Amino acid sequence: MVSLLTGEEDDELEPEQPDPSPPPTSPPPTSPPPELNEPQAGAVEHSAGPLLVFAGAGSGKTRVITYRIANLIARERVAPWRILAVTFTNKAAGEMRARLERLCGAELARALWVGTFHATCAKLLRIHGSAIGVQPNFVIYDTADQKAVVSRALKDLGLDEKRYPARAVLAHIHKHKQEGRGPDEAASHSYVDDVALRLYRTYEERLRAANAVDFEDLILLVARLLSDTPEGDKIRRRFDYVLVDEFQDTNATQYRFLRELVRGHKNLCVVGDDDQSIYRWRGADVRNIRYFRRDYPDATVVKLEQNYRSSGRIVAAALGVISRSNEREPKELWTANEPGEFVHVVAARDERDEAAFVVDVVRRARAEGTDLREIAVFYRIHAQSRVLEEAMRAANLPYQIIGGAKFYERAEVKDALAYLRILLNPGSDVDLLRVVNVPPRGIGQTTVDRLTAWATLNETSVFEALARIDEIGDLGPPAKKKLVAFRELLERLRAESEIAPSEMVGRVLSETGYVQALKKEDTAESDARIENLQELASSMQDYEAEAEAAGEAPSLAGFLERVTLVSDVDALPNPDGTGPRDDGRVVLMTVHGAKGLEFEHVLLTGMEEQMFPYKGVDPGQTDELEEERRLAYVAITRARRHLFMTHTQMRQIFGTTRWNRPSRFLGELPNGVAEHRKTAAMTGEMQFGRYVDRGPASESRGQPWRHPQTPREAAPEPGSRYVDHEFFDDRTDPVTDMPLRRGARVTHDRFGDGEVLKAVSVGEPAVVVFFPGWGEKKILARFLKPA
DNA sequence: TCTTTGTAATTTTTT
DNA sequence: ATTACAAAGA
Repeated sequence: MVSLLTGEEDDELEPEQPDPSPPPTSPPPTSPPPELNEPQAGAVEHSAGPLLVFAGAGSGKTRVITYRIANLIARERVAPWRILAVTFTNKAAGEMRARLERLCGAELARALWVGTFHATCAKLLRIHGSAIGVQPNFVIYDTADQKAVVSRALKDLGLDEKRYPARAVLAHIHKHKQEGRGPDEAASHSYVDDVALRLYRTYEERLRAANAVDFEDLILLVARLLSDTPEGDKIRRRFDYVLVDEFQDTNATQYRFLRELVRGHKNLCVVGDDDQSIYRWRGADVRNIRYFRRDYPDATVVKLEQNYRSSGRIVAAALGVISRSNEREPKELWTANEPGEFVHVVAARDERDEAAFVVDVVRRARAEGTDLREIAVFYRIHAQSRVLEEAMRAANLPYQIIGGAKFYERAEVKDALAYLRILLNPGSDVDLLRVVNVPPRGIGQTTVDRLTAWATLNETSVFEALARIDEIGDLGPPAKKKLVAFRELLERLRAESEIAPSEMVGRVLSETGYVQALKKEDTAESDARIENLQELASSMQDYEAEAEAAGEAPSLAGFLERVTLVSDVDALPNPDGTGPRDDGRVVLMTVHGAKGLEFEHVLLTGMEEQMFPYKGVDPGQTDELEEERRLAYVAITRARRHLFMTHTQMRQIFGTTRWNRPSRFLGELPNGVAEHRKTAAMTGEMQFGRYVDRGPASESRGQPWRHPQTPREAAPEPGSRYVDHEFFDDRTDPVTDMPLRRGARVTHDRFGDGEVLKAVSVGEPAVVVFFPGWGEKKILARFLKPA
């Protein structure tokens, strides 16, 4: 491939391709593959030009993408290395590649570009970044690193960290970057804006100076390369076809990157589902789907509406929740699957009771022979996981928690990585400052402050300042001596940095005295830290083995990149059984973590107002409620056959007890879909086991359940968008257990006798009471007595 | 320089 | 309830 502009050869990195003559081997399916339905086949066989695929939950999205790629190779004769498939998670990328291997053979699949936005752009940026001043060995700063940069900028600009919290500043900066605005393009309407922009500018300068990029930069810088530099054409010429998964989760910058990338041929296929857009708070913009239609008015639009994953009742439950959403792309999800069993809605007394119920369900399922990895427990926020975890452990059930504190964010691991990154890129101040006194080597805050002040003043890196230490006036001889020793340590390590990455970790940890310091500490915690470091070393060996298997040379840079761009959802096995194998373990995770996964059994916990939808959703914040609703939709549609939704009467969270009513989403389940039960603790009956089956459960509203192929009928009538919570009054409302039903006569010390009108939720049981002569009053239940 | 004490904050987080 | 981070004391 010869660059049209410069006549140069494209340097790099097209992996061992055979010449672009017809691709070898041809396993891809023959004309409309029999196992595809009509819209699926349409999407698969679409050849050139923009394509928009609405893929409902469980509608065979991955299958469509992979078949489409196979089709492009086999029938359209597109060279595999000229196809780019972009996902959001490594796991999705891995799954896609695995499927493609089976479909097209390992050799062809290997040549494809399949990766996350970030990994793909990191790769492109390493190759082409020098055109905008990013050197190939750049490091990727994670959130903590970014925060450190902001903190230092605050200090240097003499700003009050209380008034401008680093976290908030960073959020501000990210918002700009996600929307593609540089510090000079962002508008300012106030002094505070000015300050924020000055910080943004400084932040950018610091990152560039350190040859570092943040997550946003990976995309943004490549987008700029594409639109503003001649190098952009080189990147563009790499790809003939671009496919994007989970398009509803792209942000403005990511969309810009895509648009620029396909500017010539417009062979852009985006697949998404506006109903599953759950990352708005992170900059994702569902409107990109609309923009896509605007930007590519001739785009072919395909809707995949048949759900193959879930039972009829589960699909109906999901529809009941999502159909109340505003601003949806019109579509009708349906299934031909069996109606299946009822969705179980279970009222528990408190979170421990709820956890006990979860354990009970897991035990039963296991007794029936269910593989534990087919069972998932979801919650809205991580804070809910602890009780569940304790219950699982007490019951001796193997489980795995996804998310939460991450391995690579542990202090000792970050320290080790910081050393490694300095070796690669000594200009990275954040890393250097992190470890300058770790383990303690007598370099105090004052010394560090003077050192960085000098570096800032002379517009150089801290590492450079160390090299020119004699020029620094205000450092005393003892301080200088210690700093020189540190510099020599780094130089010694750098001199050895040619050895294998995995050996490098050990070398760093011993020569810096890091492990020694931990051993000396000799506490349970320090032991755990040492173990974590050993795990780091072994993950490095894993990386080397994988890289070699993939035909790449393992490098420190490659490992560090992977560390920053990898999360632990990636470690889950795929629905089709590929991916990492694990002994059967129940998976515990947040609903966000569940997207893209599916399980035979799903337990959705904490279905209470304030918990899910999370927090006080004030009427003004309909956007947030909308997102919670989509989140609930995602959660429900993860289940194939068995879905439990639990809620509690009271729950301890963040140290306080809260009484919450059942989630409005429970009230939105269509008739005939769910059955409502209470745990034994709730009914007060002593039974063996907690999940008490007391004959025919109360089906909600008793009407016969309709076949899911007529989803329109399951949708609510206009005008009844939100089901009133009084639906639960005689069932599971916490207030019900007290003599405070609607209509009950009560007495109050000051207002006298009155009548209960309705229950309200204020953190503890409360009701609205009508007192003759006083009117309606909101009263805490504890201030009332039966009249 | 290290330890203690106090304070505030604690959604969600594919990268 | 827990924890992380910052400021003040030993």
